[in-house]
Amino acid sequence: MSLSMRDPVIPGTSMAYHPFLPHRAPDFAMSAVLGHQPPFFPALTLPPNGAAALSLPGALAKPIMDQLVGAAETGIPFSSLGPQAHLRPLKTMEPEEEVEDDPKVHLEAKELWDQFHKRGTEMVITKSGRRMFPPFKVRCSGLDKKAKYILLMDIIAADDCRYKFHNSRWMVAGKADPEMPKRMYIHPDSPATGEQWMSKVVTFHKLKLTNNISDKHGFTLAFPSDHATWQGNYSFGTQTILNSMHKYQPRFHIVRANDILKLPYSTFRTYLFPETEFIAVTAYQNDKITQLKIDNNPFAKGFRDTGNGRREKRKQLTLQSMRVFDDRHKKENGTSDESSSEQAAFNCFAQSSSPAVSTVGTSNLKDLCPSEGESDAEADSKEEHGPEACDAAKISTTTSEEPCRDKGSPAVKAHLFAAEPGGRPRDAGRLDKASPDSRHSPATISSSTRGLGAEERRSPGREGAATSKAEEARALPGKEAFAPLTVQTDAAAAHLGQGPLPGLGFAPGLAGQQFFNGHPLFLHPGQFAMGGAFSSMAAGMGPLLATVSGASTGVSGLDSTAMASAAAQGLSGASAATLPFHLQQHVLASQGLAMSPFGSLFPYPYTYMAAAAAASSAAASSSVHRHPFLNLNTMRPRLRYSPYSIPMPVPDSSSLLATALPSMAAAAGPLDGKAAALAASPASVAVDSGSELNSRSSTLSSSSVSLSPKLCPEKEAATSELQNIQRLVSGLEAKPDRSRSGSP
DNA sequence: TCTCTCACTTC
DNA sequence: TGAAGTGAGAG
Repeated sequence: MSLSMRDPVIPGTSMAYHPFLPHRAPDFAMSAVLGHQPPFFPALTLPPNGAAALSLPGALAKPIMDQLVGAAETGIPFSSLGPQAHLRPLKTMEPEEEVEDDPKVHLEAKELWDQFHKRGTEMVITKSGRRMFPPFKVRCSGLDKKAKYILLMDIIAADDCRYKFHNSRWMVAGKADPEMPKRMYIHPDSPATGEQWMSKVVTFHKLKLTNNISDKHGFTLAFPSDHATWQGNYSFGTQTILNSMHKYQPRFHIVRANDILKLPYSTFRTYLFPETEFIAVTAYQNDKITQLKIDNNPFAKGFRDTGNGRREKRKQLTLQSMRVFDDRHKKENGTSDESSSEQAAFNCFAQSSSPAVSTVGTSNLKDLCPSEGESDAEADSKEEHGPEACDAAKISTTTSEEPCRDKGSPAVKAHLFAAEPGGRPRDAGRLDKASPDSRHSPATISSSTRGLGAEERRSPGREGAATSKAEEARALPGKEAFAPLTVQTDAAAAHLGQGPLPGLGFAPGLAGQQFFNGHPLFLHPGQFAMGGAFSSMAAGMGPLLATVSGASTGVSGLDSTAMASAAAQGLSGASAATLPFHLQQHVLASQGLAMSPFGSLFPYPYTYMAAAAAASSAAASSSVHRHPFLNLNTMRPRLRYSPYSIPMPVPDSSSLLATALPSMAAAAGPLDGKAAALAASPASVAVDSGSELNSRSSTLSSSSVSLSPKLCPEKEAATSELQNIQRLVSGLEAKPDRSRSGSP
C-alpha cells in the first residue's frame, strides 16, 4: 500500500506521519508497507527513490505508528510520550537562533572507573540484560542553555579480537566473532535544553547489556545502500547486544537537535572515556572485578562481608568447618591430606586470615596466595597509572559546515590515529588505544551531516559537501560559518578545566561517521515502549530509508579502506595533531561508506587509535595483542563507496607500529609525566596494591595486612587462625548453618 | 562458557 | 510490598 503525506493515515495502524523533514520537499511521497517482518526487529525502510516504506510486524505496528508523531517539534522528552501521542500536522521547523556552544563532558565516578579499569574490565552480560556497573554517568557543560540537545550512548567494539582469561589476565584468543546488531541508546530525557542537561548528572544506567541476539527490545531502521550518510541498519532499543569475551568501548554523543528527526542532519559530538572500556562476559573471570563490584554496587551488598550479607560468611564458615574437620581427621588418623592446589590455596588463606577475615570470599584466594603465574596484584601494578582526572576524548568530524571548534592549541587538535585497514564498513568504531596516558585525555568525535539533504547525501564527494554548505546555510541560517571537511580532536574541549593531553589517537571520522553509516540507535525503554522517539525518528528518517531485507543489503561493496588507512596515518598522537587534509577527506569520505550493524556482513571494522586505556589495562588485555596493526596482514581488502580518491596507501603495519607507539609514549610523557612516573614506579605499585587491598577490604573487619600473602607461611598466624576456626566451628556445630553451600 | 536459580539487596 | 538488580554456584 502506498500513501502520500497528504494522506498520512495507514490503514490498520492509526498512524500519522511526521511531515517535518528539514531538507525534503514538503510533498514527497511516503509509502507504508505492512506485513514484512525482518529477522529480529521491525524495520523502517525506504527505497532509494526517496519514498519511504515502513515495515513493521503487526503487533508492533500500531503502538509505534501511533506515535510516529511525537516529540519532534514539541521538544517533549520521549520518555514522557504516552501511547496516544498527539498526532497533528507539523509545521515547518523554524531555525532557532543558536548560540555557539562548546560542550565539555566529565565522566562521573571516575575513581570507580579507574579502579574498574585497573583491575581488568569486565561487564556481565545476560540473556535478559544486565546493567553496566560502574554506571555510565556524565556531567555536561558548555552547552547552549537555550538550545535543545539529544544525548545518546552506544557501545562499539574496541578491537577485532576475542579474549580469554588465562593466568589471571586477559589474553587475545583469536579473531572476534561476528558482531551483534548494534544499537544506540537515546537518553530518555532527550531532547532537553542545555540548561537542563547541565543541571544534572546524565546517567545511562538503564541501558542493559545482553548477549541475546533475539532480544526484542529494539527494532531496526534500514537505509538505502547508496545513501551517502545513512546505510545499513540502525537498531534502537534499551539493550545493546554484545559478544561475550569481546572488548567494547562505550561512547557518549551530544547532538544539538531539538528532535530526533534532526539527528541525521546534526552534528554529533562523540566522547570517549577509555577507562570505560570493558570486556563482556557471561560470568566474571577476574576476581578483582567481582570484588570491586561487590564492594561498590549497592545491589551486590548481599555478597559483602559486612552488613547483612551472610552468604559469603556462611560459605566461608562452612568451608572452614570442613577444613577443620579435615585437619582433625588428619590428626586423628595421622594421614596426609590429598592436598590439591585448591586446598593448598585454602590453607594459605586460612592461615593468613583471622576469623573476621574468614568471611572473605574465595575470590580473594588468588590475591592472597597467587599460585598460578603472575598475581593479579602484579598485573595491576604493572599497569598502574596516574590518578589524574580523565575526561572524554573528543573527536570532531564533519561533512558539512561544521565549525572548527577546537580553538585550543595545536595539541588539542585532531589526533587521527590508526584506523584498522581492515576496518569494517559498517562500523567505524573499532577502537584501540594509542597510549596508556592518552586515556586521560578527553576525546570528542563530532560528526555532522547537518545541512545535507537526502539527495545531496547521496552524492558523495566534496561536491556533496559543498552542496550541503548551501543547503545548511539555507536550512540553518543562524549557523556560523563552518569549515568543511575537517577532522579534529579537541582534547581540551571536553576536559573540564584541564589541559589537553596529547598522545590521544583517534580516527575521528571513523567513529564520527559510524552513527550515520550503520550504527544503530538505542532508545530508552520508555521511548521504545511508547514509541515516541522511535516513531518520530522513523518518520523523520523515512525519506532516508531504503528497503533492506534481513540484516542488511546493499552495503556490500562499500568499504572503509580510505578511512582506515587515513586513520592509520594518524596513529601517532602527536603527529596526528595536524591531520593531513587528504586524510580528513578520507574520514569524511567515510560518510559515504556503508556499514551494517551486523558484523557477520562486515567483519572488518574501522579501527582508530583512541586513548590507550588498553595499553595499561590491567588484567583486561594486552594492548599489543589487540593492537590493530598487528593484524594488518589479516585484513581483507576493502572497497570504497565514496568516489574520493585515496591519496595515501595503506601503511605498512610494522612501520605504523614502530612509529606510532614511540610517538604515543613521547606524547604522553610531557603532559602526563607524573602519571607515567607513577605507573613505572615500584612505589606506586606498592601503594596501589595496598590501596587496592584496602579498598577491597573496606568491608573487611580485618586489616589488609592480615590479607597479605606474605603472612601465609607464618606459623603463628596459622596457629591462631586454626584456633579461631576451631572456635567458629564450635559455634557452627552449636548452630548449624542452613547455607546451600554447606549442604553436601 | 553459558544458563538458570538462589538469596540477598535496593528502591 | 514487590519489582528489579546483584554475584554465586550448580548444572
